Amino acid sequence: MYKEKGEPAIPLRDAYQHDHKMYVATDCIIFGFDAGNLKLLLFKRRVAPFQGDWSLIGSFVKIDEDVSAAAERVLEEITGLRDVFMEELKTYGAANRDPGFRCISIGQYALIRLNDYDKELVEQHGAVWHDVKELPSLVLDHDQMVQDALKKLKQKARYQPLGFELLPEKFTIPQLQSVYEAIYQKELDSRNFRKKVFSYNVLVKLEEKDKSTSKRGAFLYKFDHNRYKRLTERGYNFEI
Amino acid sequence: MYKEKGEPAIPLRDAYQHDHKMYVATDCIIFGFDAGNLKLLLFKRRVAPFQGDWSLIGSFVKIDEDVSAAAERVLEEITGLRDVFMEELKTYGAANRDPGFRCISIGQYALIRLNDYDKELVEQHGAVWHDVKELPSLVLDHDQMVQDALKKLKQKARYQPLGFELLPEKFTIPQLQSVYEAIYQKELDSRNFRKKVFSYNVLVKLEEKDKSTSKRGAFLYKFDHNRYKRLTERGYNFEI
DNA sequence: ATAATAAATGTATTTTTTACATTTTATAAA
DNA sequence: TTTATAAAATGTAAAAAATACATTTATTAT
Repeated sequence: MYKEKGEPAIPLRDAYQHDHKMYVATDCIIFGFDAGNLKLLLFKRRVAPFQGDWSLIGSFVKIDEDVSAAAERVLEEITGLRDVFMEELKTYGAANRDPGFRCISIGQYALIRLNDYDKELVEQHGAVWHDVKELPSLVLDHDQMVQDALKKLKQKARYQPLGFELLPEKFTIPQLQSVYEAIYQKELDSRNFRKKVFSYNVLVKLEEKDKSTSKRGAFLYKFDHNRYKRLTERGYNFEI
Repeated sequence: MYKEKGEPAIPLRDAYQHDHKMYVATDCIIFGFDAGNLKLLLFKRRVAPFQGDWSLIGSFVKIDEDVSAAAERVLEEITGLRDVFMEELKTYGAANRDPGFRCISIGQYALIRLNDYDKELVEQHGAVWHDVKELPSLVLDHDQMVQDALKKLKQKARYQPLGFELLPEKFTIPQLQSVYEAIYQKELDSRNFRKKVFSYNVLVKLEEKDKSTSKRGAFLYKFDHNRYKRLTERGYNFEI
């Protein structure tokens, strides 16, 4: 990257034509939530190598494509969804991680609402939702990616309102609690949970009730993004 | 990444020879601490393009080299140091981030002890320590990398004992407080600070004193990595 | 009318965080 | 030897946050 003192400067491009180019891929760790459980969208590979094995959904990054755009493209191709929560997890850069050829992968995790996605599209691509507690083993280092993503989700959910990304726009407090219980893998006290979520004043109570799980029904709420924004701007931090 | 249902599987390698290969670089955001201030090691480029401009220190990742190994190599070449704290920051993957050719970079931030490094080596490479409050502007997206690294350091230092990585093995409590004040950019109350750091029982008090900053002198302490390990294993989390 | 069931709610206790001022120790100067 | 100096070291009370815990309410089906 540098030349010894005194040597004349040479164009960087010439200095580095030692064929260091490699493939750059992105793999998406796509989470959903259903019936009290975190779900992961997996893909049964239809191409060799590893044909028939379970894998995350990914793609090479095109030569003129932003890495983040590649991830968004993959997600849209499979689920039909745009503008969902997606964030970089980590780079998987071991020289020998892919036996075929040198390829690094940038893992990105996404949180989607299980009622929104395009079911036909998902099926067409051989993708299947799996409960995160009962995952098959995956190709390459994808198991590691999933473990890392679960850990990150657990950490990050504490300080950022990620739980809402996994629920429909309208949701009940018991549903919300259930999401956090799935993420933290831990039961929460409903009285303390309510106290906490309400304390930030970022939920809007609706008139409607969801009666699918009880005779009494539970009130529906919406997450108010503006109030949340104001909260963080005032230096407060949401913590759940 | 997939084939339509029913089409025969074809080897992935053939499917993807559309020249998607690109350069992968790694850039190191190297922090140090001196006289109450966070410092950043910058490098005056001796090669075109951007000759003479300030830059982070980086390198291409070699075709048979782990990404993390590339970062360690760069750090050692410039500072002579191995086994220092270094962690991935984030991938910089915009298609047009480098005007010369397609190149993504994986930013990695390192924390080093300012008395340990090899001063001659650093000087040889045209690297200079800068106060983070008075940084020149940097090439490409390196300014963004530094801002991101500072933010991450601030967040991460709360829950992981990173402050110690910036101090010599033996340090005083006022020094430690000063490190955290630099990271958080905020003054801390010395009584509450002591109470907190001592509460975790991860510091070992030595007999020696450091008399460089006062007549009375301040006792030196060591960070006890074993005790810290036990603490985290018991599920407690260090928070400062 | 009654039984059944999940939803909704409040309080007391403990723990953690914050705010705040004085004493101690060693050295250098008088 | 006394005294002045200056950073290091220390404790306590008040406020805020987290935890533990049990009963009542609303609705539907019988």
